[in-house]
Amino acid sequence: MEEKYNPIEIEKRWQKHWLDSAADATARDASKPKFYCLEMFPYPSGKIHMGHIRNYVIGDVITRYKRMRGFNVLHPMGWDAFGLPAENAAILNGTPASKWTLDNIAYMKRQIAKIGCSYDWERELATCTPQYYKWNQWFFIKMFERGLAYKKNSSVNWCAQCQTVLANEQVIEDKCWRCDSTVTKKELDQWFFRITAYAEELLAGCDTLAGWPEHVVSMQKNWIGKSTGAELDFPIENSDIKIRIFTTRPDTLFGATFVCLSPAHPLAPILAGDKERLSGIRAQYDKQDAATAQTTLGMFTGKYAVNPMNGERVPIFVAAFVLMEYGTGAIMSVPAHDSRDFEFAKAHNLPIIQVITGENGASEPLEEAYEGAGTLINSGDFTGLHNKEAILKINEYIEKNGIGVAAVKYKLRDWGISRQRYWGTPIPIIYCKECGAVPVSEGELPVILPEDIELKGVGGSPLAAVDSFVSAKCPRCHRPATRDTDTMDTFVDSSWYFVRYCSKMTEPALDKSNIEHFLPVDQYIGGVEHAVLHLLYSRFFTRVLRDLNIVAVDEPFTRLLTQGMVCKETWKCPEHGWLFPEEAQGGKCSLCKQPVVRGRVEKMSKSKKNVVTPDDLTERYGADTARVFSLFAAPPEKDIDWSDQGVEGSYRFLNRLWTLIYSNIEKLKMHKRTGSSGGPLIRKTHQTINKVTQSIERDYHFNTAIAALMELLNEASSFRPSSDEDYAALCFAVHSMLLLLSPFAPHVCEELWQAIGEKKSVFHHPWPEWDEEAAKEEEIELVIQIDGKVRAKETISAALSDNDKKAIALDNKKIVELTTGKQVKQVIVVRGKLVSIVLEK
RNA sequence: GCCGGAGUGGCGGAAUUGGUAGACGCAAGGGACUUAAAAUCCCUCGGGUUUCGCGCUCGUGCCGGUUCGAGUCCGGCCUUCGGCACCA
Repeated sequence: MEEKYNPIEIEKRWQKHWLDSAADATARDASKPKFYCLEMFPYPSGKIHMGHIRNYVIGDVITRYKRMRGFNVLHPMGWDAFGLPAENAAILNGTPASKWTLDNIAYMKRQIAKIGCSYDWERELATCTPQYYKWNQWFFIKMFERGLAYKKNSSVNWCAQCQTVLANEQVIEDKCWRCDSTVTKKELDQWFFRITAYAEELLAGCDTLAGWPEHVVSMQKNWIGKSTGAELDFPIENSDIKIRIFTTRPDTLFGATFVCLSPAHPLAPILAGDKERLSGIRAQYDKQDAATAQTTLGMFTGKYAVNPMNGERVPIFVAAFVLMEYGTGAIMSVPAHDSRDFEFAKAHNLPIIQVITGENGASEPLEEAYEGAGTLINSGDFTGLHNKEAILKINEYIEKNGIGVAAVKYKLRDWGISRQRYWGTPIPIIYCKECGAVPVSEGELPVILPEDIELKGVGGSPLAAVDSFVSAKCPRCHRPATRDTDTMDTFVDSSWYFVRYCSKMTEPALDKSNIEHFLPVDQYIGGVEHAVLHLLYSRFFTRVLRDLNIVAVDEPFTRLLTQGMVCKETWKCPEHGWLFPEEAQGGKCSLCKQPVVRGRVEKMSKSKKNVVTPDDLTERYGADTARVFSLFAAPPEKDIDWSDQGVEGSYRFLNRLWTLIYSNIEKLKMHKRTGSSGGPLIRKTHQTINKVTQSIERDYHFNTAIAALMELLNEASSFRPSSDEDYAALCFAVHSMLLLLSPFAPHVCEELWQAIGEKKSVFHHPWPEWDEEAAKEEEIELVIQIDGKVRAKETISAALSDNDKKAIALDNKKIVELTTGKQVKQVIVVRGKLVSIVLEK
């Protein structure tokens, strides 16, 4: 054994050994319970940063721990390899997107390998390979056949400069994130997945997600956004046409004093008198988003409708705040009980009739809309009812009289998946003049994405310019036809990759028995930024796959850990934008010498130039130190501001462990590890086994687990063994420590495990057990309180009864002093370690 | 605006059900070793007070409450970070 801890040498050696022996490949083992541990796979952007490291190290600790606990753990890794950056690199410097991506994957794989994560590389996948995306296309066709994939014209974010649709998150303050030109709305034919068909099930499923953080579940519910209410018809005066509205408040029907149509409502141009004004409003409506919303913009159409409840004549307005995409695109306005309607009514001088009154019962002219509960007034036969009850009664009434029906609406929209982009999965549809949109036949899959094309970055779907791709034969009538030239949203790729991992790359992609064996994912770990989109899409896909008889579960992820973001300060130059820290030294931009602005502390990202890679850290201290440090810094769910202040502490810890073992190596090799009884070090060891195990099991608070191991090392280091018994105790402590630390610092533990004479891998040894009895303290420090304040402490035997402890407390010199002349009202013993004396006041 | 989370030493953070607030680590200061430095080891380390011996006292964002006892429970605020945001 070397005297000095040399992490670089050790880590290189063990990483090679683990890889060569395929130590981390997962063979299905029916004799063990399975455990599927998954970290969200990365986009191969070029370099791994500390945010990735944190994610993967958490997953690796759980994996190694579960293996030692006897589980058959599946722990795969792969690449979310389609997406815009590859395409942009191709446009910018002509590197083919595939080469750029594969180079990045190779580089990042080396970086990941250096942190010693135990991945089963036999299952590595990259979503940009035809073997993988073939199945995206296959699922698309299955969904098309079932009406779950359909094409419709819809309004999308459009960048005229780049000639493409942008996702919502790619629109930054109304501008294109890439070229900074203003984004507009555009009607476009797009493919959609009918996720709304599963809205109710996805919502109900939220209640089964007990292993998810509550805030993520609530974000999902929020996103699905169910509201129950009623749809009603407001007949238009002197016409056969009716306006169908949706409301969640049928109890306020008697207060509806006008009706509003969305500017995009088909009836708007028919009813509106002033067409010019209408098209002005429509233009505003198309442009606006939440930030620029004009709440009172609207116009009177000149027409009236009839409130079906009371026969009152109500004016019909067009209002910019009414969205065509939600509900029926038309609303009844109850200004007394809806703040938006109230504002609109004030601006347009419309009547406000209060129909619900709160506790005070007064019905003075309202200063603002009253949106609370209360009793109905001015409501015909329903006057006097509580509004909760009135909702039911009025629903009953409208259904009986054919005025309307109870209805449920969701905020969730169908998932638009068409992208006018190159680097993605081609949509397997062929357009035939005779047969229309026809899916590619299954035998022809995959539709290969051509790789040898030149990208110019302008002009819509790049594939449209590739004649050899576009021209095809209609699968049905075999006449010349054309392919769909859009590609799929990359979220499709990540919606089922966890299914693919269940089988090795050499096995069939959707092997049913493998899938049934490994799904669901027992522990999923990733950033909270995916709380809605990726996780919702995956839950949707899982249900679709279930209905296709491919998977047997409803929910893909049993437990979810959303690890906190790793943040870092940013620097910005007024002229050159984001700067690397070294470009901002001395407070001046190194390019133009202007003063730089210290930006917000933000999540590490390549575009903000605030990324810290693990390379410096691992080269200097080794992967084990980097792992321990990143886990010790904070509990995993917390955001951290990156700083390597303190990394020395983790390094010192591993060095001290090394030194302890080095300086006792001969004795450690000789002694058997027994540790059921006797001595403070044995006791401390049992306590530590307990603490580390609990910290992992309870809530993955690895920081406290590591703290406990540091305590044990402190005690073991200051222990001065002299007898054989002492060495046996030390031996037990060291063995336990290495086992407990091995998931966190795998290389050094494996090395030291061999050094003390163990033949098998530390990871093949079962996780240590603690003995409740051996962990018990013989002596305790009894805390004595008077009226809740600590007044004395006394070291006593832990074995004494509560009554004895009371007696000792009351007999304590200081307590006697303080209680003399006072009446003791009550004496309480808490958990055997604290006596509280309550005095008469 | 609505829905979540968070607020504890100079810093990162501990404190499982209400029961010794500040574990563990970083930084800082002092000391030992060394020709010197690094590394290592030892000591101190929330504020105030003190006769420096214990002790007393204040202290977990702010105000109040419940309790023998509150970082933890309840009510009301403040700050901050996320998410959603014309959803009828």
